[in-house]
Parts: sequence; C-alpha cells; structure tokens
Amino acid sequence: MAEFIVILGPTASGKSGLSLELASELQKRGYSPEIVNADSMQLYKDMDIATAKLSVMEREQFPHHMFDISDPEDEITVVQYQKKAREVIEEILNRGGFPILVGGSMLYLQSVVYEMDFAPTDEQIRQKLESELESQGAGAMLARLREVDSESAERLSVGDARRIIRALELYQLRGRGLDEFNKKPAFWKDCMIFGLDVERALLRERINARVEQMWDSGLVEETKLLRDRLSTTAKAAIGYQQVEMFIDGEITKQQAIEQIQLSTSRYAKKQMTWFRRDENIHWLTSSEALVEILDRARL
RNA sequence: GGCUCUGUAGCUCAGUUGGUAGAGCGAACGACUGAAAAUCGUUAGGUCACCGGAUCGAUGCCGGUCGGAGCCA
Repeated sequence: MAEFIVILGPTASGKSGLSLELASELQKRGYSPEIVNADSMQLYKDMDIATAKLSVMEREQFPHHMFDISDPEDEITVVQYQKKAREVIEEILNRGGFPILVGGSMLYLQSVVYEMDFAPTDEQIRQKLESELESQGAGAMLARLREVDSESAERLSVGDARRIIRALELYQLRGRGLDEFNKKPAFWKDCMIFGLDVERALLRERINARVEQMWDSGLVEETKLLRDRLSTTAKAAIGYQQVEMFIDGEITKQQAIEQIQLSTSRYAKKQMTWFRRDENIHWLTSSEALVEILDRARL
C-alpha cells in the first residue's frame, strides 16, 4: 500500500476541499490523516485570500503542515521546501499517520515525490556569469554552454538566459551540466498520485467566480497590508500586482478582476501542461473523486 | 442637420509614397532540476467595415452605404 497520497490539479479544481473529504473518510476508517501543503504560495503567512488558502478553522479539523511557514518578506526555494516537506512526511509516518500531499505547484510536488537531487548554487560564480551575460549577450553564453553541455544547450533557447546561466553555473560547480538529470526519476517513497481533472470551460467559470469572491472577502485590504512587504517570490502571487494597480488608480475594479481571472486561467493551463507529462498521475473526475481514490489506493 | 476624425488578427493598435499586411496582449501547444503563481519557446488567427469607380493591380486613391468618436448647431 502507498505510504502517502498526493492530490494535485490546476488551481480552483477543488483540491483542498477534496483533501478534507479524504481525510475525514480516512479517519473514519481508522487512519490518522495529516495534510501537507504543496502550493508554493500558501507557504507564506498573511497571503490568505489571494492564494485561496483554507481558513484556520477548516484546517483545525486535521493536522495541516507547510502552511504559513514563512514571512512574506522571505523567500522559500524549492530546495528548502523539499527538505522541510520530506521531514514533515517522515515525521507523520513515524508517528503512524497517513500523509496527504496537496497542491498544484508541480516543481514542488515533484521535488518531494521523486528522487530529485538539486545541485547547489554559488553566488560568486553566478554573479560572474550574470555580468558576463550583460557584456557578452545571451548568444555567446549559449555558445559557451554548447561547448561543455551540448545536450542542455540544445534544449534551451537564447531567450532563456536564466536557464543558460544556471546550466553554466552547474558545469563550473560539478563539471557537468543539466544533462545529468534523469528524465524519469524514481519515486522517493511508495505513493499514489491523483489528479483532479476539471473541464476547461467549467474550470474557467470557477476561477472567475472565485476571483469575484476573493475581492468581496477583502483582497484589497490584504494587498494593502502586504504591500511593500513581499519578497520577489511572494510578489509573484497572482492578484497583488493587479490590486495594487487598482489602488493606485491605474485600472478600475472591473479591469483588476478581469486581469486576475485571466492570469489565473493562464496559470491553470500551464499547470495542466506540466501534469500531462507525468504519466504516474491517476486522473479523477471531481464527482467520483473520493470514491476513486479510496478504491484505487485500496484504503 | 453641418464639420472633423475613425472602422486592419479575439483585444489594443502599427503599416503600406498603390504590388493582398505586422507588433504587443490573448489563444492553442510545448519546455522546465535552488526565482516555478516564475522564466522561456513554437504555432494558428485577417476576402485590411460594405458596395461601386479609375488602375495591369487596391487595404491604401475617388464616390457612396453602414457603424463608432468628437465639435458646432
């Protein structure tokens, strides 16, 4: 039997709600379910409305982990997330609990589900590479990468300076580039991955409704509180930039809402692109989701 | 009613001194190993409002029709 279960899906597909249903059903069956967050933005404190975080009351029903673990002015990277999330899962298992990993941030999910060994970074090397990028241009950097790591260079485009730099950094650090990473990594632990599939038109409707609801629940006030506090990463959460423009009078409320809805839909689509690639995901239809999970995982 | 401006890709707009058109955004699809709600790539969309005229040839010139904006009455 799987040691833990993963619930993923695009934003607004109903993951959080399903996780609560599953936890409650598992509890009835004698398990001790504990929920672990795999959403890159729900990691931050005070970013509640924009990230559609479950309320504290809802979370009190079962142990919830990896929520609100960082101040918004700090950064959590995948590697930090991976380390902590895995520790949490180990702890749950050690005390006889049943971990449910829930979220939609694919890189974060993969980092704990699969054997992913992130290479270190080196600030000095990176700075040097970045200044060389400034002076020589991305084309020259890509050419350099081609000499040492042709496979990665082949996959990257000139516009993707961030990855070119990273690949060169890796090469200097380890003598090998991005090409060392296994395309099909092994599982970290025995687990089952379930994906919530919602038809695109319906998902869009749900996203639209949810954004309206966020606005009514105080998204503007939340933005005012967080403004100027957000780190580079936290700032990327969809919603805050648009509301800031509204606050500054650059766009109307209606425009802000529409832009948030659009960005969110686009995000959902990007998530799906990533999910499609993972053939280990068992896809669920939302109406039968709970039953299918219990059945397939033989719980 | 008169005058002026305007009608080009789903949206906002460039453009062609006449040789059937582009950008940004959006869309579809994809990549993704320490910023990932980030970053990057590929592709598909247009009888250039409609009708007529002059021209070898019109989206571009001329006339008209219909729509939009502004000013005057």
